[in-house]
Amino acid sequence: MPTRPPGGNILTLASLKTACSSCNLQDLCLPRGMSEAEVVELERIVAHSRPYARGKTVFRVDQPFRAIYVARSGAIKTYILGSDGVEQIIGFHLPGEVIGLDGVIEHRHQVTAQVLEMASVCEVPFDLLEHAAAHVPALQHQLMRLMSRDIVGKEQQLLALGDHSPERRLALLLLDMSQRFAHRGFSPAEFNLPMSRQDIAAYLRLAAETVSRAFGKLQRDGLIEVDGRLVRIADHAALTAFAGQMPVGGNRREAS
Amino acid sequence: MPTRPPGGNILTLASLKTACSSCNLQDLCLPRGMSEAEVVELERIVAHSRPYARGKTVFRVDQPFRAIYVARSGAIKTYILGSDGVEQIIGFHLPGEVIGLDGVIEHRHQVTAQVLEMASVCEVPFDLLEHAAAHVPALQHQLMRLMSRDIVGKEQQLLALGDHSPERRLALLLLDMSQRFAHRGFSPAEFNLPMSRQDIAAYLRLAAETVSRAFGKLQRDGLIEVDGRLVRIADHAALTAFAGQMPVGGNRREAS
DNA sequence: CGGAAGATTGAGCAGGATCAAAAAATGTGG
DNA sequence: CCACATTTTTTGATCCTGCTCAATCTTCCG
Repeated sequence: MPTRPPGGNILTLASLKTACSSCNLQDLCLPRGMSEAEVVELERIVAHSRPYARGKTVFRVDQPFRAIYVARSGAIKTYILGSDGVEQIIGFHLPGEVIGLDGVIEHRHQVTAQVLEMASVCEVPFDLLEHAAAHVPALQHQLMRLMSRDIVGKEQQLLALGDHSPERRLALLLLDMSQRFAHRGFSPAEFNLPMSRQDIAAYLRLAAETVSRAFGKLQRDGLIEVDGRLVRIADHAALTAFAGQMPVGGNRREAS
Repeated sequence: MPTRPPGGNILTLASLKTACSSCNLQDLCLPRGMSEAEVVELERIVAHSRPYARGKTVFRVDQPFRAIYVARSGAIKTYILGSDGVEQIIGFHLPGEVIGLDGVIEHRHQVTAQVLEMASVCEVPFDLLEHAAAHVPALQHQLMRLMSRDIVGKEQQLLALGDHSPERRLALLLLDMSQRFAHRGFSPAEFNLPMSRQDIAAYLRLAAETVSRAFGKLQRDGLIEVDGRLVRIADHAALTAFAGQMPVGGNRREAS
């Protein structure tokens, strides 16, 4: 876990000016496909915040929408309170992932974004971004790709919730995290989950007890090994098969 | 399966040329905010298909993504098959609503779009649309709004699935349909559902029997009146309250 | 070291799924 | 236009899974 240095702000203003052009998340984030000159132009409208501590909120539901945010490090969750006051988690967000795109339509944030693990974020004012996109085709295109990815992610989540069975839902989440860690250069086989069991429960729409039991079941079956938030995927192929989808590279056809 | 009329296309090319500029769905659809000249430019890239019969598919999951589609009349459902082979409905789409935006990221359709009620659709090749958007700011903006709306819709659906209770889920669906019919100039109090009970079940992730019972419950409580697919919302305020959200105009604050 | 929050484990219950059958709606051909 | 076949919807009975309540154990922080 991140132990905070006692001296207040960790980064100086100078070091905050981490440029997009030197960011290792370029291919996941907005600059993808842009020329170096265009990235420099993008940098001018991106603000880098100092790190947010665990539990801090980046923005809250119903607040006016002015900017989108990209996690640069750490992890963030987005949630809405259900009518019963229970937190319903919409998504977990890792570095390079854009959050807040749902605010465009109503000019208001539709979710609350809260930090799970000490996170630094980039803030991109949306009006400036749109203006820039209007004369940088690569940026316009990437923005649409990111929104499309957001839609697909939520469709997958809807699919996972329909396919009930707590173990299967958990398996899908773990495989999703595994893949996302892999895309960021981390091990897909062993990683630390950034969220608590209760967060997982709120995400999978299950009781926390059920999530705990589901972890137990997957471990007992030799699919994973768990130690607190540390997860090791013991048998990736078996876990994938269990989750109900073919292994990577497999086909998923259906009758015409 | 769809029986094609023996005489070839129903509509002549001339009648197919229903222009965006004379379409009464303008404010919901792509042209919103565009000048008349810009709409004319948009029209050039929009193709109007002849009506699709009930049961026909507009596009299928995994097919290459080339265009987005807008329902002009009728109703369409989008779905994915779950790992157990059960149809999981992602959305119901009324005239003016854009479908297929989830295909941008992978260049492949992520869902199958099937016609519920005889529908005519506009087909908009996405590469041409993107190109047009690059020099028509209003179009670029509207495209982002539509994608954002898509995201918000799915977030609402995720929220509804978390807030279980079959009756509440059904109430939320009925209120959603009511509002969407109202936006299109139809009565928000009385309307014909375009989908079957099984479709509703697949959308709400419930068994068809449970949906049937939920209709019975809402009717017995005097919130709605049902006759087959015809639904009358007898007590809108009470139904809204029951669904767990404040009546229209109410506040939805929470502690800071 | 101690308090509080988080996680696990167990026991009992309830709500929605499933199975089964009847009733109603839809469509088809004579 | 009606009779029949098929599908859809409704209703009833039973079962099972995940929720709830409760207690213990662990981890995290001051």
